[in-house]
Amino acid sequence: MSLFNLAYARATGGAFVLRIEDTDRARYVETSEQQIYDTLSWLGLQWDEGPDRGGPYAPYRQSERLETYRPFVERLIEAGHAYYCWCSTDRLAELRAQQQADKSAVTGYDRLCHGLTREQRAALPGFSETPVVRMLVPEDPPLSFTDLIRGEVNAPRPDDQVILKADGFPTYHLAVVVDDHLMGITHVVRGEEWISSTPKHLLLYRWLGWEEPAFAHMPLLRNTDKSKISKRKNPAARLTWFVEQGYLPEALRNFLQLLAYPPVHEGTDVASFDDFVASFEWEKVNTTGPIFDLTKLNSLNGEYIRALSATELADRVIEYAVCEGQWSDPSAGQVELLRQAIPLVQERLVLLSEAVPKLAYLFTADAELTIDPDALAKAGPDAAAVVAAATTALTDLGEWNHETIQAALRAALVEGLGIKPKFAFGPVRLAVTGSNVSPPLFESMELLGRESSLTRLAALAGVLAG
RNA sequence: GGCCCCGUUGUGUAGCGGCCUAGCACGCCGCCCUCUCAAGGCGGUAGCGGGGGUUCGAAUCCCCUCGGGGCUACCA
Repeated sequence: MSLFNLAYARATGGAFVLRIEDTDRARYVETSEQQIYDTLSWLGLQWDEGPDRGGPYAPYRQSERLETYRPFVERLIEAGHAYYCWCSTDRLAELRAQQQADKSAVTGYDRLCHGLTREQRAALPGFSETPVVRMLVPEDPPLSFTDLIRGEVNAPRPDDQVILKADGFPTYHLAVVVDDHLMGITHVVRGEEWISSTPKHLLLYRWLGWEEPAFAHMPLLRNTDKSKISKRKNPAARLTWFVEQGYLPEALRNFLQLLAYPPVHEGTDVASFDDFVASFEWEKVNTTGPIFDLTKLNSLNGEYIRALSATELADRVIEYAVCEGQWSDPSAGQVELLRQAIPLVQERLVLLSEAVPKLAYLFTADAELTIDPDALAKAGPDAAAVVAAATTALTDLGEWNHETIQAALRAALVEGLGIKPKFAFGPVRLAVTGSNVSPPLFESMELLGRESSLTRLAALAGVLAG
């Protein structure tokens, strides 16, 4: 949502305003505001105005704007567009249960309190001391509006919606209309679930005599079973999950964009934020709720990783590995080794989290290197001979780099022993990396050095002999 | 239950009455390249929810139906 909001703001030179809508003290969670800042920042979506940055219409937290809403409530009551309601929550619950049991087509508040004074109402059952304020929805409220994404949209007729709660807080409906007007909001970008509430907002704009903003209702993300995205069914609904997994923010941003917008360029799904902004049109935004499927994100993440410079990738990997507790207190030497080894894995990564494990053999002491038992079992009958020949060839080798290593091993194994390249280097790989699948072998040996490489070959020779 | 929104391959989409024997991306399968794994190259698999219309012609327009989703709170 924010992504599209920001894209439009950038495309038209507008401002992206972050407002905290914390009018429900029952659901208030202290840490969630910080979480919003963190995830938005991580994604690179910088807001122009907000509680932490300030702006011309501060404060940006609705809980700090209670005084702002009150006069408008008074105004609506005086104009006869709103009224006090003393019905207890118990009575309302009963009413709802009754309507449901009757399978009644009419739902919503029955206007018991409308037109009554406090005294008159107190005489009736289901009375509550502190009243709320409700909208008096007319017979013919505006039920359709033009949506930037969907065109003409119809919405259900609202019931007498509460706009001011018993605790003095406004509901979302009142707060959003008042704030949007006062803050000069021109475009309201929100989820599809708000379509049915829009008539309430339209009514408030009309009553208050304000010009209504443009609305854009985005499709809702869905779980694999097509239900509305939830944290329980989909860990990815929590944005920090992506950080933990080792996704790149730019890849996630690209992916999110793709979920609700066609590819910007022909033949590829990759598009920068700037390209997105340049092509932005509301009519192109999708109306169907996409299923949140990670396969495309994984491929995008790989593409973005490959597009990074080796230096940049190394920085990201190190930051990830240290922050996520994958790599505790690396020495300067280890960091340097990792930087040199990054090119070996760059095109093999889908996630940042894979780098350190893939290169673990470079950071393991020779004596601690474990040989994968499955790989060892498949080593084949020539393994001992290969290791012996490789050892001889490398012991006498002059300059030690991946090219000379490769040349020497080819001469000794492929030509010397007559083994096909495909199989010749297997035992060497097993000795050096402990596995039959690894980053490039010769480059690894170069980084490891002659001594370590020979020690590992000797160790495998021992295993094979024993 | 009522009201509203939506419906193209496994997933994300293009398509706006003939250019569609439905294109692209990812996935999947196969081949090539290759020191393994990747990356890269080449090829393949699979879709207009269903039924009626309108029309010379429909994925595209209309109706019905089915399916999915949302709302129906002193939650947002």
